[in-house]
Amino acid sequence: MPPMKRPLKKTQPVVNKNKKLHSEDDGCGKKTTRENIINAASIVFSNFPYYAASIRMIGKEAKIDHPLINYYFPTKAALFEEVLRTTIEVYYQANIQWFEGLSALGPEKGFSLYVDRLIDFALNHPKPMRIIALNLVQARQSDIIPGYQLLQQFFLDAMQTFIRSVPVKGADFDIQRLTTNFNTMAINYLGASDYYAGILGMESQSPEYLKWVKDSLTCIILPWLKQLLEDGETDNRGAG
Amino acid sequence: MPPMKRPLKKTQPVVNKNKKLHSEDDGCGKKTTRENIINAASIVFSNFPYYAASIRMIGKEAKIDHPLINYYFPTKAALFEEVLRTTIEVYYQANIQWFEGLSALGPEKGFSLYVDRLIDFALNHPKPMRIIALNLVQARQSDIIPGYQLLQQFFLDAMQTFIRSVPVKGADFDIQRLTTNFNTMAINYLGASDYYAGILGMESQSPEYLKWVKDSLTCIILPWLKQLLEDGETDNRGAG
DNA sequence: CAAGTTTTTTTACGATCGTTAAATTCACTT
DNA sequence: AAGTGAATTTAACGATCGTAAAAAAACTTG
Repeated sequence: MPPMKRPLKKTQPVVNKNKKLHSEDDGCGKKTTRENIINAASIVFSNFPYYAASIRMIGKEAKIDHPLINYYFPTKAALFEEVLRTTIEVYYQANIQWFEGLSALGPEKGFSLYVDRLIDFALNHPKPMRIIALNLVQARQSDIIPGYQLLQQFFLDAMQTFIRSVPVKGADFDIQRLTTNFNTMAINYLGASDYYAGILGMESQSPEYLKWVKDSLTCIILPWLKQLLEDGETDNRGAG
Repeated sequence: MPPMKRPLKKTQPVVNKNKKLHSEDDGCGKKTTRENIINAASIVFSNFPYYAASIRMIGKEAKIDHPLINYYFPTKAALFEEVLRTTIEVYYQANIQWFEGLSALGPEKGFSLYVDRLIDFALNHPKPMRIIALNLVQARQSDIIPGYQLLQQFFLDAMQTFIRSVPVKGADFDIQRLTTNFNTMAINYLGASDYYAGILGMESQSPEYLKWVKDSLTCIILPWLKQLLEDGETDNRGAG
C-alpha cells in the first residue's frame, strides 16, 4: 500500500522502491486505508461543496485521524481530484453498460430501458451525480475547483459513449446538442434531486419524482433521438 | 441610512427609531454604503460559491474595511440572503417584462423574442443567473446554504409568471414540467455558461454559443409550448 | 464651536482550516 | 526477541475565517 506524496517531505515513504506490493490481489472484503479515505471523501464531497467540505470531516467519516489523509494524499485538492477521477470513471463505465442490448429494442423501448438503468444507478450510487452536480457550475477557467478539466471531460466522454453505442447518423452538431441536453437534465434532476423534488412538492427518492424525471427526459429527448435514428436507420441499424 | 443589526449588540444603532430616513428618495447616482456592500457582495457571490466567498473579499470589492459589513449586516448569512433576495427580485421583475407583447406574435415569434430578451438580460446582468446556478444544487433541506427557500421560490415564481402571462390551458402538471425544464436549461446554460461553452469548444459570450443556447431551448421547449397553447387556443387566445 | 450621534477604522479574539513534524504504534523480517 | 521501516496518532504551526469591541473620524444639531 504505497502512498504517493509530494516531494520534499521528510517522512515520506518513497513509493514502490523495493517492496513487493501485494495490494492488488487482496480480493477479500478488507479495504485499504487509502480506499477507506477515498470512500469517506466521496461521501463528504457528495454532501458538501468543495470549500464547505473539510479534511477533518473526511477523517471523522473514515474514522481515522485527519492528518493520516495527508499521508496518502499531499493536499485536499489532490484528494478531491482523485475522488472526482474515480467518481467519473465509475459513471463512465456504468454508462457504457446501460447501452447494452438496446439496439434491438427500438427507440422507445431502448430509451426507456436506458433511462430506467440510469435512474436505478442514481438511486443505488447517488454520490457520483451529486458530486458532479455540486461542483459543475464552479468549474470555470479559474482554479476555483480543482480538477475542472475532469468535469469538462465528463460530458465529452458521455457523448463519445453515446456515439459508439447508438447507430446515429445525424450531424455531429445535433448529436452534441442531444447528449448535452440529456446529460444536463439528468445531472440536475438526479444530482440535485432534493432541490427539484422540493419545487415539485415531492420526495426526492419517491417513485413519483423518479417518474417525473423519466417522463421529462422522455418527452424532451426522445423525439430528437428518434429523428437522429431515422437518419441513420437505412444504413446500419441494429449494428453495434 | 439606518442599518439593521441583530440584538444584543452594544454599539448597535437602533434602527428607525426617530430618524427621518430619506434614503429612498435620493435619486441621484450617489450610492449608500449599504447599497455599495450589496453590490460588491453580489459580484463576489456570483463568482464564488458561498463558502469560498469571504467577508474580506467583499470588503475589498466594495473598497471598505471588512468589519463595516458587519455594521450593516449582522452575519455573512444575512448578507447572502439579502443579495439572494435582491437578485431573485431583479430576475422576477425582468421576467415579467419579457412576456410583454408576446401574445400577438404567435408561438414561434413569441418564444423567439422571449428567449432573445432572456439572453440579452443574461449578457447585461450576468450576476443573477450565476448566483442562482452557483448555489442551486446545494440548496437542500439542510442549512448548507442560507436562504435556500428563496432559491426554491425562484422556480415557483417563474412558473406563476408564465401562467399569468401566457394563455395556456393545459394541465398544471404539464405547465409545471414545461417551465421547470425551461428554467433548468436556462439557468445552466446562461448561469454556468463558462462550463457548457467550454464543453462545446466555444467562448461563453460569443454569438455562436448564445445561438446554441437559443436553438437548444427552442428545439426542446417550443414543441411543447405550441401543444399547450393549442389546447387553450379556442378559449382565450390573445388574452392577457 | 461644542456636544452628541452616526459612520468608519483599527485591533483583536476565538474558531477552523490545511498542512507539517515529531512521537508512537504496528507489522514483519531476521 | 530484537530491530526496522511503514502506518498511525499526537501535537502544533501559520493562515484565514466570521465576528466583536473599542478607537477614531465624520456628521448633525444645539
